[in-house]
Amino acid sequence: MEDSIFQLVKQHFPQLVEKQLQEEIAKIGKIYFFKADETIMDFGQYIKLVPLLIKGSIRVMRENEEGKEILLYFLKPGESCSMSFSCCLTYKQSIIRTVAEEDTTLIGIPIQYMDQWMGRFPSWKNFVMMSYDKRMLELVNVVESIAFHQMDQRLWDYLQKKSIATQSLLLNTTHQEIANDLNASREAISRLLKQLEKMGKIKLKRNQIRLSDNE
DNA sequence: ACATTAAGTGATT
DNA sequence: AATCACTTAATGT
Repeated sequence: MEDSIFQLVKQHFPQLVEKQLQEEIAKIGKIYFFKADETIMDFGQYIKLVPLLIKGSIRVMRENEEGKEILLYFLKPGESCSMSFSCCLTYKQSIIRTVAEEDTTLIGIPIQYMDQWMGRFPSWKNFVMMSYDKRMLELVNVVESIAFHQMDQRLWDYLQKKSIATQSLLLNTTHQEIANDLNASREAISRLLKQLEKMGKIKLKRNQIRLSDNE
């Protein structure tokens, strides 16, 4: 078990170079499996683990006062959750919900190790900083997208992101789900999807959207 | 065959 | 672009 975690870390997180760090992750970390659509972390929960994603993908979302959710971004293998870093520094409750997009595997590290590892392992510190940086950029893009882009662009972005996150050109989803993620109405999504289909960018079936392989 | 759920349409604001 | 009020199509029992 320890051995396999050790291998997984080397494989998916090659930037964590210190041998000792790899060993500690293998010793301390535990592997967790989540089924598709399983909630990993919900609003208000206290974060006790930092996840290192090995397989699958995770959707990170935010809920507003009326209970409407909006998708912020996807997490993919080789990534971690920046929100968990900040939450564990301050011991705050989670302000986001994370749900497994598909069957997902991750290594969970108890948060009490974050601090000491930051000091002891430069590559860990770097990893955390890089994660922050990446997510910050991502979120700026999300804000821009919501503030300035029209729905058709947001929808196209969404399809691309989802395709990348799931490593597949075939998306199993409904128009309603997409509408929820983008905080739009189902009818609007249906209409825009059909435009995209007319342009030859996608192919629609019930519960399925197939992206064309060309750009 | 029937019921349920996803998707399409047109009108209204 | 949202909402409503349908209609039509696909699928499960």
